[in-house]
Amino acid sequence: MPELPEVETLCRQLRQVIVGAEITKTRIIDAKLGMITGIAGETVSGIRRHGKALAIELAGNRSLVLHFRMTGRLLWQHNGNGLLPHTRLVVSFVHGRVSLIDPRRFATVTVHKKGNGIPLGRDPLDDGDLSYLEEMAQHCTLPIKSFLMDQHRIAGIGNIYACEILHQARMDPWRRVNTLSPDEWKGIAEVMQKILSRAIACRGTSVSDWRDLFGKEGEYQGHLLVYSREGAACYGCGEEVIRKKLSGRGTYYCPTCQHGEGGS
DNA sequence: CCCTATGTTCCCAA
DNA sequence: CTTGGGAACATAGG
Repeated sequence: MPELPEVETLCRQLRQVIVGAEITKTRIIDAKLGMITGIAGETVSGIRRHGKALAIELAGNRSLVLHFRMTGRLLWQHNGNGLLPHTRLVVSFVHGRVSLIDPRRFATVTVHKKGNGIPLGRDPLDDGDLSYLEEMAQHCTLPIKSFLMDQHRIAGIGNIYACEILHQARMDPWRRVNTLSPDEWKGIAEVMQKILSRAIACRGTSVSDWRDLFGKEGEYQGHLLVYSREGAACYGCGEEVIRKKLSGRGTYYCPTCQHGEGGS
């Protein structure tokens, strides 16, 4: 479920609530997550995000790294009553608790030593210069959509935002990345930063069951131009928005506005 | 029963 | 080695 804007939303909200607080207890409800030991008594020193991964950093040299996959989310509760359905993990503090809720049980939690990160591509919000994308693409023949969603190249873009970025950049999702001009890369980079930052300002996209840390829906679903709009009229040209599979993922686009020699 | 789902990983083929 | 396709993971909803 969560892509970069949704994870960034959780990151910012967790900072308001648990940084500086001591973890009193951790409770694994789904054994599939594995054991988490020696965390109780630690103080949260910071919250960081890279791509779609969220790290709760501890005052020692360790961090709890969460990956939400398809349906994982976090919920902050002041009171510690019963568990909501699909709760897989609870991290308790004196003043409240954070629950990992995940119907499909694909989410992962791992304890990392400092400096032992998961190898990922650069995060598109780390700096303003995305020229590395064009360089990486020179000897690559992947379709642009697969390229943008490859977490080892750029970390954080998933299916919703890939569709939206390519639509606003007027780019055919099947276009091979080694055929893009410098101007086209410039357009992609600008649109990517614009869409991701606006989606963060909207606290993410609640097209299905995404909620922020406090249970509220995001608002970016009101700004989607193609995702989930199969059969509807393109806002740009009035033609029909199409959905086709690309690498197994539903790909929404306007064939009229998004041209190229990709053969969509 | 069918299909779909905001993600990642693994296996296999070309 | 690269890439692409499909299945798998587990569950809910249309």
